[in-house]
Amino acid sequence: MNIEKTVTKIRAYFRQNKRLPTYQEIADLCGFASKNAAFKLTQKLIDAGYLSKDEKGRLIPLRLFAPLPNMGIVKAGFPTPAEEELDSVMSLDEYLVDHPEATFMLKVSGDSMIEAGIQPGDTVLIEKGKKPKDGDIVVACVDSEWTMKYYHLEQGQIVLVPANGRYEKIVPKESLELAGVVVSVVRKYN
Amino acid sequence: MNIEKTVTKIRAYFRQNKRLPTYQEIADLCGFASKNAAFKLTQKLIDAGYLSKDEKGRLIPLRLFAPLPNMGIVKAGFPTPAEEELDSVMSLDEYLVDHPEATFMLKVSGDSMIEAGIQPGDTVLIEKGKKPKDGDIVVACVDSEWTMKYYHLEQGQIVLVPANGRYEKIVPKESLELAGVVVSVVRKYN
DNA sequence: TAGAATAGTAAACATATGTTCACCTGTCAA
DNA sequence: TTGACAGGTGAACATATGTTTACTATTCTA
Repeated sequence: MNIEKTVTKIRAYFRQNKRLPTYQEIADLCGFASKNAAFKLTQKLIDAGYLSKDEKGRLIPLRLFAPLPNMGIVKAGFPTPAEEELDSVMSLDEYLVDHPEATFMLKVSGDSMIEAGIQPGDTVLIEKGKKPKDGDIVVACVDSEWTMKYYHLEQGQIVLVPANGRYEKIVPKESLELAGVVVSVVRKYN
Repeated sequence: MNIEKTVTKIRAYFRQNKRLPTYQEIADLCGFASKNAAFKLTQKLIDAGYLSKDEKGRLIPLRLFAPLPNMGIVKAGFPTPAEEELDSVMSLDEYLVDHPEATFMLKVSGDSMIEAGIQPGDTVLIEKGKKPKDGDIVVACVDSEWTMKYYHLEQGQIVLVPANGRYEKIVPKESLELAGVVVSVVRKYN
């Protein structure tokens, strides 16, 4: 049983069960009759940097078991698609969300931020409680209506500016309640 | 020890160690002297739908232990941010990537797709080997140069159309090698 | 105030787990 | 041909795990 095939199988198991298999289960996965075969094979995976162990011997997933693998090819220009699997691998969850406990999703309706590259149907990730900087995109309730706009300061006055020429900027008269700051945008094509 | 606090602690443990804690560890986490206290408490979490068990008694994470929690508030319009933690919870990895083994990331440079809401600095997720439909965004090597464009068919002829009025559409003369189809776009603000 | 539910302790047990040791191939290079 | 070696089997062992049962203290409720 070669290493790459084993990694593929263990990775599939990890995706499906959301935990790494035991040695017994690795043996089953690879068709071994003995746990020890799995044990030795696993040692190689550790040496190769795919896995690690905690102090009690339990396996912990490393780079190749991040939720999204094969994402190595990231270049400034464009890829040479021949080269597969460079080393940088990451999870989109970890990449896009710094404070998961304070972040929620929102599906965008309306085109008020279209010139900022946020289209209707996109999903924005909003971090609650974050203090907006000038130029951030925020979701705010101004005069009891929710909108997503640029957050700007003009002479100390908060101004909410849309990224769409057909809309007017908003200067909150009475109240301004901030739902949070947009920290990332994701869009899925189907 | 109330349920929400326990969930928070177990969730934190899960994030950090990439596996669920054992009953002993849950007891430690909550300051219990007995595993059984953790056992009973866990039973409540299962009843409440936070967790589940496999056939051998091992805990398996459910909705609230998805990589990105608190993402319930998804509405067509805008949120009532008072309500926290609705039930729909999901992982961005699972949401954005259908075939992780065939998907890789690419950081976008250039503004040829800006009118499609894809900006320089955005990251696109590309699925290799996927057959493009008319109107899909593809990454292709045409006449030995890599570009990202709309994929269109005009009278059976493949045409690559940019989403930027300042660029011309491309009709591949000699070769057209497809790196893959853009299945999603993510953007992170910092 | 009495009684029941709640929340935690303590001990016990069968089983599964990580790990080690001894052994058995077949392959490949010297 | 020989010897090292990779790759696998099988058994053994200490420990950790999930689970059950019995018991205690506290809180809530009728």
